[in-house]
This record gives sequence, C-alpha cells and structure tokens, in this order.
Amino acid sequence: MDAKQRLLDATRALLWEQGYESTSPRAIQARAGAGQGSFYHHFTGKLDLASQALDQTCDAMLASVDALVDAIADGDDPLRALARYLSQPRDALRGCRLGRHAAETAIDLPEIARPVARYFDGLTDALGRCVARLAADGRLAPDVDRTALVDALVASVQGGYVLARVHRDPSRLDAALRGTQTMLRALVRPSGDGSTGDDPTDSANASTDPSTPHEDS
Amino acid sequence: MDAKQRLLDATRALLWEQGYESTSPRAIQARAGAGQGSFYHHFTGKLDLASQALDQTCDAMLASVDALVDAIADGDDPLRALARYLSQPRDALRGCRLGRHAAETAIDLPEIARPVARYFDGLTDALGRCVARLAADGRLAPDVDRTALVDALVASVQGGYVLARVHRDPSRLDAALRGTQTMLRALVRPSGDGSTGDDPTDSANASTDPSTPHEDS
DNA sequence: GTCTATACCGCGATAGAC
DNA sequence: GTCTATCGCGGTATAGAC
Repeated sequence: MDAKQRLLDATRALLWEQGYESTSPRAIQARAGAGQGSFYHHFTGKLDLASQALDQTCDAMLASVDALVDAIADGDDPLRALARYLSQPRDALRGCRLGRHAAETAIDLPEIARPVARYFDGLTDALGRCVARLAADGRLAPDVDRTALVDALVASVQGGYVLARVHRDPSRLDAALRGTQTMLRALVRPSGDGSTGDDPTDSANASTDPSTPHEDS
Repeated sequence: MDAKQRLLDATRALLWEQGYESTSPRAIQARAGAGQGSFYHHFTGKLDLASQALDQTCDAMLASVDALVDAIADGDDPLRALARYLSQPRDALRGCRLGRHAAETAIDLPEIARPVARYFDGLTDALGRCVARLAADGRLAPDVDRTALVDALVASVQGGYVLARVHRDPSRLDAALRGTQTMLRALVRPSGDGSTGDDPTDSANASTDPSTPHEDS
C-alpha cells in the first residue's frame, strides 16, 4: 500500500482513539511507517489529512447504515430495521468514530465539521425513511413529530456512548438503547401482518456480542 | 476573592469551553489574573486544579437536579418532574459541563473521571426516584427495565448536545428531547388524578427560552 | 516521493527571590 | 502567597538533499 493511504489509515485509527487535538503528525507518521517527507508531500498539513481521513470514515459508516436500512424497500418491517440499527454491535468504550469530535473545539473548523455533519445527515435520512414508512402504514399517530423522533433515536446512541465512557462500562450503552427501544415500541403500533411469533425487536442489544466488525455510529 | 477561588472559577469556565486537554495552565492564570506562583502554591498541578474544579461543578449541577426532582416527595407528578428535567434550559452549543469530558482521553484519569461519574450517578439516582414512583403508582408496565429507561433519558440529553454541536444548531437538542418526551408519554400511563386539562409535559422544550441560569446536565 | 535537519513556539513544571 | 526566570519536551511546519 502506498504511503498516502497508510497515512490516511493511521490517521483514521488515531482520530478514533484520541480525537483530533491529541493526535500529532509525529504519531501519525510513526504508526504509518512514513516520514515527514511523505506527510507534507501528500497533504498540506494535519488539518488537511484529518479532513480526508474523516471523509473516508464517513463514507464507510454511511454504507454500513444504508445496508441496515435498505431492506425496508423490499417490504421489511421498518420497526425491525430501526431495532437492527439500535442493537448493532458497537465499541462502546471507544465512542462513535465521528460523533466523538462533537466535543472538540476542532468541530468549529469546517474541514472537520463537514464530514462529521455529512454522516449525521445521512444517518438521519436513513432512519427518517423508516419512520416515514411507519407513518405511512398508519403505525404512528399523525401528530408525532417525525424529525424529532429520529433525532431522539440518534441522540440515544450518542448519549449511550457518553454513559459507557463515563462509567467505564460498555453495558451502559446497551442499557440506554434498550430503554429507548422500550419507549419506541410503546409509541409505534404493532405491525398489521399476521406474524405474532418471536419479536425481533425484543432481541437483546448486541454490543455484548463482539463478533463482526461494524462501521456505523 | 482570593487567588485560589479565582483559579478554580477560571478553570471551571475553561474546562467547559475547551475541555481538559486544550486548557493550559497559562490560560487559566491569565483568566484568573494570577501568576505561576499562586497556581503551584495552591495546587500540585493542572490535574489537581481541574479535579477540584470539576468537583465544584458537580456539586452545583447535582443541587440543580435535586431541586427539580425534590417536589415529587410532596406528591408532585413524577412524569411532570421528568418533563421538567428534560425541558430545562440548556446551553446546547457549549455542551454538558461534565459530559463533554467523556470524549477526552483524560476521562481515563481517576481525578477527572471521579467527579464526572459522581454527577451522572446522582442524576441517575434522581431520575430513578421519579421512575420508581411511576412504577409504584402502577403507571409503568412491571416488565419495563427501569434502570434502562433512566439511562435512555440521560443519554438523550447527552446525545442531544452532540447533535446540536455537530449541526451548529441548538434546536437539534430541543428536537431530540421532544422526541424522547413523545416516546416517554407513550410508555407511561396517564396520571389517575382528575386533572385532564393542560398537560404540563406538552410544554415545548425550553432551551429556546434563555431566561434563567441553569446548572444541570 | 521520501529522507534528515532544523526552526519556532507553547506546554507543564521547577527554582529561588521578595 | 505571589512574582519572574528558566528548563526540557514535544507539537507543527519548513528547507533542502537524494
């Protein structure tokens, strides 16, 4: 692999682990096995490299989210799709690869804010399609503010990361998301189809199951 | 005011604005109008000062939370108390004074983690008292995981801050909390008392109302 | 395209005078 | 208790050789 992509990969890892402010060019170079020359040949500086790295992370995470939600186009239950998103395995103690930058002063830099906001816009859009389908199917009271509902779902994930890190306990993210699912199921009327058997939305949260890699929020 | 408290106040402000890693002793001294001498006379170093500053912030925020919730001991509606907490005015773009440190690597230092976790424990306890009262009044299905529900409420606030900062839009915090309140009201059975009139839990979120100061989450 | 050498600056802390 | 002077270190970037 060429030095440019090695630098990008190293940056993506370090931005996730430490955030922007605490990640130094020297640390990136060491991790990438590249020198100062490569660094400043391919990128104008730390900010430029970080921005491109975040763009790659954004693309990967949006692809993962879309894969979870796309099935509703084929008639899959939208509530099940939302449950899939909420119970996706997550690295609770590391935090969200993009959301973690919200707390940094660097979020004021457009080069940092743009890829981060682009991910949240895409995520909001994907979950919004699920909620819109629920409303169209008459499973959501018409007076429910659907954008507010989506923001609440996204917030419960981001806030769950905060709880997990504060308490050094990954299960707090699981708990928060189970609580959110409990509230969500109370708001949404059950599907009209005949399947009354096992309810997929009842599945325990999966961050206790560190099986597969995952690229979303 | 003596130099020690001026240093603590300056640190509290800077920790809120910039976080721990980005706050330098020099900046604290400048803001406090104190010199190196005062700094290292009263505190062993930056970490010691930050830890004491966070402890003061934790105390102030817990006092604010308790004031919101205490009324349920006098028979106030617990759902109304939760609504009061969720719709408390907040400085959405600044983030939570304590929760913002969850994203920092410094959260791994016990001196930083302890006061932050102490606040979240106290907040969880206060909201837990409201939820327990709801359950005792038969307004919550017995199979609802109450600790998970509380975590979900706390997470929606913390995650709402993330949304607001990512989008540079304070209204996203309001939206997330409105969505959470919508879900919560769907889960909780209405109060049994005769008052069917205006529902206080329907009040719009108050972070659009920057009237009073506020010390909680 | 990649290397090494170098520069400038601010961070975090210490020393010692007053 | 507070001041100024100083130190060692690492962050971020540039220069110029190869």
